[in-house]
Amino acid sequence: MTNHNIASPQDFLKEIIFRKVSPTEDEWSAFIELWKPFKFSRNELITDFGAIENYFYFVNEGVIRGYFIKDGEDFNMGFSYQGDFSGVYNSFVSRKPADYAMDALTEVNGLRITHTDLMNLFESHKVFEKWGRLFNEMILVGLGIFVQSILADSAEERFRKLMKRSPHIIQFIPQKHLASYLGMTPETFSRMRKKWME
Amino acid sequence: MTNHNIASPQDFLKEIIFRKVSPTEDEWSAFIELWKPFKFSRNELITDFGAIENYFYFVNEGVIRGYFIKDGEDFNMGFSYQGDFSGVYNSFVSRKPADYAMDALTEVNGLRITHTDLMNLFESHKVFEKWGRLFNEMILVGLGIFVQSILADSAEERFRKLMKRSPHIIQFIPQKHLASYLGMTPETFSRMRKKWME
DNA sequence: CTCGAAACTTGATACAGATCAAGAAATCAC
DNA sequence: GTGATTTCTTGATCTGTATCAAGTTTCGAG
Repeated sequence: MTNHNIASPQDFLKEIIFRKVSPTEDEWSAFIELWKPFKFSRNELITDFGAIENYFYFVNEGVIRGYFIKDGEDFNMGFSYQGDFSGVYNSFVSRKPADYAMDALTEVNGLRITHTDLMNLFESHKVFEKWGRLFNEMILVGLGIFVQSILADSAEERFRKLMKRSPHIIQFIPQKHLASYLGMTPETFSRMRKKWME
Repeated sequence: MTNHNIASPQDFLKEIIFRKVSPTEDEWSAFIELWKPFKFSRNELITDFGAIENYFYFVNEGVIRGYFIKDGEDFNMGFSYQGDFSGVYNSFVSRKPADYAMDALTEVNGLRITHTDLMNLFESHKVFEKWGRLFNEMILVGLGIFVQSILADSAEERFRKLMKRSPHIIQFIPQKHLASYLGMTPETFSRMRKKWME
């Protein structure tokens, strides 16, 4: 696993933001001072169902899981790793109670900003408003691919695509969570894994 | 069906945009002059697979279908009606070849703007950049609900939710398309419809 | 380190929804 | 309007994946 904590979380965030937009030094200062460090321990609940998400997260180290529960069963929406943004984003933007929750799969740390601060930043600096739009577009493109796969691919195809895209993921995310993410049971996942490794 | 063509498409678009942001009259003029009328006839292909989507559409009248094809089978991603925006949006924003296509389910007309013009508008007017961000957020929230339903709901639940949300939809969208949108076969859709109406 | 809990594997069985088929109804192009 | 084409319905059968069950391995808290 790449070790990003040689640089500070702030520098890491800067690198990620500058991939999309180019704020001036002053703009950057105004931006970065509003992001505060956070830390959660393994299995800790970060945002619960029904809460209104007040933070937008940047993951420096660790893994966050987004999920919802239906009839007692977990459904994973996705995972956030080093260098990803995270949060119960639809609640964050709509200011409505969260219909999914978020917890820490490992110890996780990074930076986060409140909704108020981010909105103020958007109002006062066009460059960040633009970044917000571009970020949303990136998420939309990813979700679109996910939807196509869920609609059209068999369980086996979804499994194979995941293995091709991120073969290492199986090392640090429990299989039951990956199974849920792919829309299959842990048993089915296990059987496919066996078949795959032969 | 509500008859929106009493007002001009331009006024209709204005109403929709002003729900989210409040441009000045000058800003509005700069905006609206870049939107050009379009018209497609029933069953006409609007954007094909592999093309780079060059337009962002506003539907004044009619219905547009977004879909992709896998192993010869159609999968509908969604429909755009009066007052909706449309287009192969992930291709439009990413400038990569479209992985889904769009056609007209009925005669359809409205306004559209080119990618270049919209990007220039975003650059020159913060208010529209903001609108772009808010629009993306709205789409994200909707996609999130769709994903949750596909992952966790049975075919019957998805059917019932659609009937509750838009009971009239069955009047003007062929059942095979609705079936595909819900991720089931037309046969299954037909059986559920029968059960539902009893 | 260790032991108890959680995660994973593997086999047997069940079932929702797909597929196949063929007739009935609706709709569109002319 | 009307015939051809497409869509819809209904029944019979099939199948991928879920469910249930029971043993095995892994992991992490203390």
